[in-house]
Amino acid sequence: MKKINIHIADDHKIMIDGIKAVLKTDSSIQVVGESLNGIQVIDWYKTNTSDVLILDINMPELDGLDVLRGLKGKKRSPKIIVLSSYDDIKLIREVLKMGASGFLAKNCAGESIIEAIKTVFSGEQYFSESVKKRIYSDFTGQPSGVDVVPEGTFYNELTNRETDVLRLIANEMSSKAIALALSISVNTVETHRKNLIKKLNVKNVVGLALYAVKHNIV
Amino acid sequence: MKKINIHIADDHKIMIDGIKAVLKTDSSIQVVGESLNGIQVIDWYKTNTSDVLILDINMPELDGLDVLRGLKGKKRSPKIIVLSSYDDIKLIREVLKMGASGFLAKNCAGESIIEAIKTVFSGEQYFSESVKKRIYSDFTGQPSGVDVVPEGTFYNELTNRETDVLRLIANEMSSKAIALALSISVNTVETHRKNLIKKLNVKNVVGLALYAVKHNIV
DNA sequence: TACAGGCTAACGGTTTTCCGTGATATAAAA
DNA sequence: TTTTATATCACGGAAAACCGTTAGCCTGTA
Repeated sequence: MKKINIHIADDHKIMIDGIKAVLKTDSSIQVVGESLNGIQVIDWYKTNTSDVLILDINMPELDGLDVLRGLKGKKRSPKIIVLSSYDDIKLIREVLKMGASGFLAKNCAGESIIEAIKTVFSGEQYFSESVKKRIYSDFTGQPSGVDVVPEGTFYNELTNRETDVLRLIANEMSSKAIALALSISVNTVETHRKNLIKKLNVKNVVGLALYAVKHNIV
Repeated sequence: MKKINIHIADDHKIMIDGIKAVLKTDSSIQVVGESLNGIQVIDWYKTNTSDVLILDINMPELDGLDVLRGLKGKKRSPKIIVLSSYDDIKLIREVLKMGASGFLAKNCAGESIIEAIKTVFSGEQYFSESVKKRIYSDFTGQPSGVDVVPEGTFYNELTNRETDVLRLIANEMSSKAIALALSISVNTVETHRKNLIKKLNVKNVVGLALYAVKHNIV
């Protein structure tokens, strides 16, 4: 029988090794690739492919959202299971919209990752327990489907790119360093920075950093 | 042969399961307990014991540092290996001072955790590669062995005035504004700022702001 | 198709931060 | 009493942040 091929992306090597060890217990699954940041993932899928991608959201360079964007629409693109420390409802909605098939909060059990892989491989969606609860309570709590948070205090207010830049700023990186990391011009980074300061109505980088902390963008 | 007993503490269940899976590959090690936050760890050690404790620093309720403090000096206390996303030199020094025997950055490989367990169990200290580098570069950076940061104990290292300045910085104020607020010279504020950056081992104001948030100075 | 939103980029100029280095005064501790 | 810690201030130069403004390109949608 053909095995299910997996690629794992997480910035913590020890996490990757842990997941690999868990997956080794199931003979129908094999890990064929791994990445420590978003750039590596995108690169890998240029010349390789897998059935399923386990994708951490918080990664340096390019994060999970960037990767989703990068892989979206590509032919022979893998089913994607998003891994995240935070099971924010807006984040969940966002990644599903961007083509993810599953969402695992990191507080889920190890075996559930095997379950998740098999489920999304078969074409269905998979959510870990706490994520399911979030979705249900969001559903019952806001029956109209109208956003309670009008101006998307988290994922709507800022564009994806702005969030990228903000995260790196909150990582103590200078504009120059950010430009290098994202492979864009310093001018562009500064533009994003200016827009962020204006949008979030803060005075300087410190305000940006505080916002980032408050909204778990760090 | 007697096996080495391990307790694992991490707020991410999936991380615990991953580590467990890795450790299962070595027959001389067995996991006898696990915790999802600091309170559970402390509770567990009231009625149980293990040879080694794998301790994540970032946990809700009580974090790793609190646990170290709580277990310190207890008889039959385990050897402790600290797991952390950040390999900050001050944090490393701090946890060692508080009785930890090893320090693993989460970017280390999975097998190194087995190596770490055996090493600390035998009574020696263990550090993952990136941590070793940090320690060496810190050492060579200050050749005399004299601390540039005198008794910077990570928590109470700031003087009153420095705390004042830090608070205002974290309030998005510029040096000029701070000077006005405190009725001192801009030069003085800048000196404090420099000392803060050096003391707290951060790169820039952003680092200062994050520190301020983390320690409720804001 | 036209329009809006998002990403990219540039330029010139001002302000602020960052860094090293050195110095003085005072009060507490060894 | 000598040492140490704290708080104060100064200068000069490099780097980075901040500000306003403009503009081309692409994509999704009305």
